[in-house]
Amino acid sequence: MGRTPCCDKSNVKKGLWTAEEDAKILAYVSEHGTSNWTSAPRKAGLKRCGKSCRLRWTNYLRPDLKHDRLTPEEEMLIINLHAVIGSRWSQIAAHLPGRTDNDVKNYWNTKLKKKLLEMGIDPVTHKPFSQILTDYENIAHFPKAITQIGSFNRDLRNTFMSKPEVSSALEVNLSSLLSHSMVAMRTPMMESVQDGLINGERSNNNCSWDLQYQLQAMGLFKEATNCTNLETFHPHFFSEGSSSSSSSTATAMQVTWPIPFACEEQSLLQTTPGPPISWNEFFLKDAFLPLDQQQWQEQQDIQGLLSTGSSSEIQVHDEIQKIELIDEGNKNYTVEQVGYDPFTDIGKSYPGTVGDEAGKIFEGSLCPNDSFMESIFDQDNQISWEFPSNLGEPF
DNA sequence: AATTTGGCCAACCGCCCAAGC
DNA sequence: CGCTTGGGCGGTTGGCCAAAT
Repeated sequence: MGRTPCCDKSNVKKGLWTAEEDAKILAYVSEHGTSNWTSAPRKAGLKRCGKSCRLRWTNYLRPDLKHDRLTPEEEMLIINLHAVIGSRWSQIAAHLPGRTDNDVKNYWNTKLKKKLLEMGIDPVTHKPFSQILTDYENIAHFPKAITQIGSFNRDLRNTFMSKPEVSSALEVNLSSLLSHSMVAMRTPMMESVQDGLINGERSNNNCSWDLQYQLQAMGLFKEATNCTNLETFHPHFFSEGSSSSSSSTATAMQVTWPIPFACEEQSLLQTTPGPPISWNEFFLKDAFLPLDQQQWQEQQDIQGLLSTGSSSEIQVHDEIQKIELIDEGNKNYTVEQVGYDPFTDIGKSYPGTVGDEAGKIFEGSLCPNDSFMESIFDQDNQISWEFPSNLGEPF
C-alpha cells in the first residue's frame, strides 16, 4: 500500500504556462509555501501535475531568479565547475545565485559546449582535441594520428575565425580561461583565496576571476569528495611553481588542462581517507597510460594547449610577426607569430609562442618530435624556447 | 513576401533514491 | 519488507522566433 497518486495523469494540462496559471501558482505559494506540491494543483485550481507546478515555480516563478543573460564570470564558473564535476547541473547551479539547473544546462548545451568545440576543446574532458588524438595514438599505437593534429587544429581554427561574432565574444573569456589554467597553479596566490572561495566568498585581492573560478571548482570538488587535502591529490599542483609575483620557471605539470592529474594520483587515492573516488570519473586520459610515460604525456599536454589556444589571441593582442621556416623537406612555411602566451594573460609579452600555428608546423613535420617547439618560437627567428623546462616564463 | 533554417529555452520525460504506507 | 509516490535530477523535445535564403 503506497501513497496516493499526485494527480490524475489523464486529466492534466501540458505545454506552456499562461499568465493566469502563473498567478495561481504565486498565490498558492504565498499561502501554502513550497513544501507540498502534490496538493498544489487542487488548492491552486490548476489542471496541472504537481510536479509540473513545482518545476514552473523552481525554474521560472521563484522571486530570487535572475532572468538576464549569464555574465562572462558565470560562464567561466560553469566551465570550470563542469571540468571538475561534469554535468551535475544542480551542483553547478548552486554556485550561481539566481540561476537554476535548467538555466545552466540549457546554456551549456546551446552555447558553452559549442564554444569549447570551436576552441578545439573537448567539452566532455575539457582537453584539447589534439591531446585526445595523441592519447588515442598512444592507446592504439597509431603512428599517423600525431601528424594529423596540425590540420585538425587548423580546421578548428578556420571554423572559429570564420565566425567573427563568436570569436569576438569569446576571445577574452575562453582564451584567458585557457591561459589561467597555468597561472592558477601558483601556490601563494592559491592559498590567499582558496579558503574564502571554498566557503563561497569572493576574494578581495586582485587575482583574476578565472583563477577564482578554478579554485572554486576545486573547492566544490573537495566538498564533493570529502577530501580535506587537495595537495594529496596532486602534489605538483600545490608544491611546484613559484611566487605569484615572480616570473620564475614554471614546470611542465603546470600546463595540464584543466587541473593536473596523473597516474600517481590513482595510487594516492587508494590511501586517501574518505569515500573511494577516481580522477577517471572526470578525465579519460590517464587510465590508459603507463606510469613511465608521464613525462612524455606532460609534454603532450603542453603541445595540445599550444596547438589549439591561439585563435583568439591573434585578435586580442594584434602583435603579429611573420617568420619563415624551412622544414626538413625544404618546405616553406610562413608563420604568423603572435606576441602572446596562451598560458598567461596578465599583460606581459610572450614573443616566443605562436599557439596553433605550432600545429601547422607540426603538420609539416618541421620537427616531428617532442622538441619541435624549441626551434620555432622566438621573436628574432632564433631558437630561444627550451621546451618544456621554462615554459611559461615571461620575456 | 514566403519559406526554410537554426538558435534558444521552457517544459516534459524518465530514471533514481528516500521515505510513506 | 515490498510497493508506491515525492522530489530531485539530467536528458531530450517541441515550439517560438529571428535570421537567412
